[in-house]
Amino acid sequence: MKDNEIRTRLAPSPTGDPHVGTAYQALFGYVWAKKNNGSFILRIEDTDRERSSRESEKAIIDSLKWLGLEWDEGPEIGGPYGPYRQSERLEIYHEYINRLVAEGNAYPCFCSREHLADVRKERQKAGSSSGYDRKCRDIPPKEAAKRVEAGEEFTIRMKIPLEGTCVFEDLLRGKIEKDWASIDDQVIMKADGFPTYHLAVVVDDHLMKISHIIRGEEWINSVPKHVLLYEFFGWEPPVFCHLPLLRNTDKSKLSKRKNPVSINWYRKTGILPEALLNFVGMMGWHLSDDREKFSLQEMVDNFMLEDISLGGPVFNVDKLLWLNGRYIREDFSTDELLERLVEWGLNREHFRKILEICKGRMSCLSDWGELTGHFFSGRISLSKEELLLKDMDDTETSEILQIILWELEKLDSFSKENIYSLFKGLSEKLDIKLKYLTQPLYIAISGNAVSTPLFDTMDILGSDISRTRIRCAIEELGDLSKKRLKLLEKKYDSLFGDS
RNA sequence: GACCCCAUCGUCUAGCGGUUAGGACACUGGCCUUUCACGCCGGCAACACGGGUUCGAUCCCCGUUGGGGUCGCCA
Repeated sequence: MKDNEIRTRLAPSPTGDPHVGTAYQALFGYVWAKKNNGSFILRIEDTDRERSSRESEKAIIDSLKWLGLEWDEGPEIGGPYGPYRQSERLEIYHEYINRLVAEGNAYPCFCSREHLADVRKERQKAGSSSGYDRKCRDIPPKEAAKRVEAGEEFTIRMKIPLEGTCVFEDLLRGKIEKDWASIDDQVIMKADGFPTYHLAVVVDDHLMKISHIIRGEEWINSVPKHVLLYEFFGWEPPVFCHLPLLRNTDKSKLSKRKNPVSINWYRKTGILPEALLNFVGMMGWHLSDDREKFSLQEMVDNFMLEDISLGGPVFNVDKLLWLNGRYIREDFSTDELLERLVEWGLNREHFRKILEICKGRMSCLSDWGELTGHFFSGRISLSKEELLLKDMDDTETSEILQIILWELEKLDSFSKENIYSLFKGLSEKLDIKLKYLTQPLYIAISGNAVSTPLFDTMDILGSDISRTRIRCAIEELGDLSKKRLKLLEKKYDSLFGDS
């Protein structure tokens, strides 16, 4: 490998559904690497033991493959700088953490979470932008070592300079300055021995010879910490390039509460991977002529990182649909499209699952059409009247649906059984008979009060489509006001606890 | 609240000191057509504001405003 090879990476943390923001960063990283005959690396950042899961990792890998973004090095396929899963690199991190401590650039912190929470609250109230009082920073190393030896629980924090300014360069924005005083002594190793993002990302990006860090804007504020680590280690930092954040219609950071954000949702509603890639590619970037439809290869050929525009683009599903339609109309013969359609949902396995729950409701084969329409459509038409819960008005129904939505979001596996017990629990807590509680759901999910069994249907449709349909139903009933939503959230938290 | 980032039609964007400020989505008028859709032709619609710099500012600088992000033993 050449020393000046362009190497980019995608570093998702496997803590949920594959996100379109991940696809966005993946695309730009991929395209930049390929444009320069470089390498694109996939690294799994699973240092959060609580939330990371192999299922999520699989889902992310699967959706990236579906999109057609191939990586040169990564878990499974390996590469010269592996392993490519951070949970398998613990010894490496410890080596570097020890070095930082030995050289006086990091120190053990014995503060309890409670103490930290209190301090943070106090300082925040006092208008400070940092939240830690550096209580353990000046414990003599010998004493600290003793306490560690004695088995006291500790984390490791890095020593941020007390004064001065950190200046660094962002490829798109130029010089960015930030006072060290506004930055906390960041924890770099947690009590469970796992590194935090900040340490792991710096060590890995260096060891994996990453030349350009292409990631979301939400990381800008932590660059100084990273820059400092590079300095501590005596390493040359890579080029930083922070992409603008994809937005909801209200301009806030794209979130699943307000928008479908799962790549799988787009896949299941029948968006073609080339269209999704193309669409995401025009968020902040464009071909030099007016063409809006372009292939991955065309993007690779013409891409320049510095051409990215910085306004946070709104992810506009309408335009995506238009683009997708162009692909369908312009790029496929009827036979080719049939291929895609079968692959998407007209295959035997899928049909069979549906037939299983329809069989009992069929008196002739042609009932199939009416009975299963909701499995093959994106948006379904709803009638507001039918949507209402027994003895409730639209706002009340809306609130119940919202609670259901929040509960569904917490579900880690969207299976029939889980959905059933979720509703059973809700029915008890809300004191609404299960059959009344589920009734509006039949309308929301299948568009009809007479339909396939709810929990099976949701299971087959999957979490993304199901949740979107419920969200649509809430919309149909008239969105809840901000005030009501807040009140409801409070009530919900007290009723169901947070998390 | 503190800090950081950003700012052209409702939305995605072109523009990089002199333009009737261009294209696309959405909306809309018409044509095509057995309907619808597609397609084609047209319309509506933007430089956030205030100061500089300049012969001249959408463009450069400063401020204001607005929006967003970050302030975790999450990434």
